[in-house]
Amino acid sequence: MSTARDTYHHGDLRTALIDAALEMLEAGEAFSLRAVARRAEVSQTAPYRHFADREALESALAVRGFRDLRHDLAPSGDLPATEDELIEFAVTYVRFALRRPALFRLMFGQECDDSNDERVVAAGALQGLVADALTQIYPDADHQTLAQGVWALAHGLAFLHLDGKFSAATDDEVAERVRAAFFGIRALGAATT
Amino acid sequence: MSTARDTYHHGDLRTALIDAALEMLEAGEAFSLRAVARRAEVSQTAPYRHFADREALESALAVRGFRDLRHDLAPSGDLPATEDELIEFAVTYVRFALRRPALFRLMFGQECDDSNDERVVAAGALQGLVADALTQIYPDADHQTLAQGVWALAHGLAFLHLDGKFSAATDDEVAERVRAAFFGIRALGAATT
DNA sequence: GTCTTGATGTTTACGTTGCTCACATGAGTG
DNA sequence: CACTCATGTGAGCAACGTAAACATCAAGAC
Repeated sequence: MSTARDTYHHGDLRTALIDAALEMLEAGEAFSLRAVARRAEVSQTAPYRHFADREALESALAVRGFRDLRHDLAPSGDLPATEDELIEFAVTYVRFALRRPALFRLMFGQECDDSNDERVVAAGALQGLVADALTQIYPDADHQTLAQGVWALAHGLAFLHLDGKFSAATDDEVAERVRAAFFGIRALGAATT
Repeated sequence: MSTARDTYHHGDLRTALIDAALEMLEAGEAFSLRAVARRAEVSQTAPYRHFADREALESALAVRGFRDLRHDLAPSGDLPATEDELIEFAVTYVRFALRRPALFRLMFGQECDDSNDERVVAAGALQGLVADALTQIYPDADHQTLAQGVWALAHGLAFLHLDGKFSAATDDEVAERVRAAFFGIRALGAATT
């Protein structure tokens, strides 16, 4: 495939830049606007026609990340219907973080510009997904609160795994740890009731 | 207080640099090695006598952060003894993140160099603290797993609050949300038993 | 068809950054 | 006193984010 271009204008530089940045990110390279431009074979200032600044590009990447994560979590739009499936939901969440660490960090590990509508919407969609799932599973519970708790637990597990605070392990071991954390906290309730 | 210096040598530049960097961080300014040096009123290359590179300074800041957090959590070394106190533990954790967001992000939001012993030790001490607390409260449970779960929940709540995923609110509202998340997940267990 | 215009890409340039290397200083040790 | 080594300085390099002025070209107006 030739990414070279024979016309003065690129055609779809915006997505080309996002793709390039994403590739670099996933390859573990530190990504810079200039490097992204180089990879897309345009001048170093061309990106500024499509992104106000570095942060705008990062937001675009984050939006992609939120969509990808959402797709991972609910491939065909169907939500978890049982508690077990909910836990697998969380496992998928953590796996996403470990499979695409740089992207995950970019999505969450930075101060985000709340002014970016697309980004806020994409992030909100995620939370909505969890809330919807919980509505299905626990129709009586306070979904909002529960959704936050479940999301937070998954999120924390993801980050702590990412940071290597838990001894990094195989995919299966990670999944097991997520399940154990869930059941552990749940068991607290069972024990004290 | 005069930060100026009348001798060629500084005296304790290392801590002066850490202090300067921390001040800038907490003030919300983007911090650079050069700016830190400027603030400490030394040449821009002086920091390299004390820190191999930028990451080394950041690790030193992180270590400070871990210690401060630990001090917040267990001021006089005493651990939470009841479940309620454990939850206040988590509240304190989240509050720390919100009170010192830049530092918290630096501690967790970046790829860390595991080679930095001091940093690894300081982070490990935190996990140990949680594990010890749980040993006291739930002598029969699997502390390791539970500690991970509790820490992850607190950590996730902290980060999601930081990222504004939950509508930012007053200190008290934050505390209430943390409690609610805890009880919510715990109630899951009570309900299904 | 030609003209104009606005979106998109290029060139050049400025200030900042992380970092290296050669050199200066001076406190502590023999 | 002289030495030395940890610590501070200065100049300099390559890369970065970003701005301003200019080039190209597709699309609509005449």
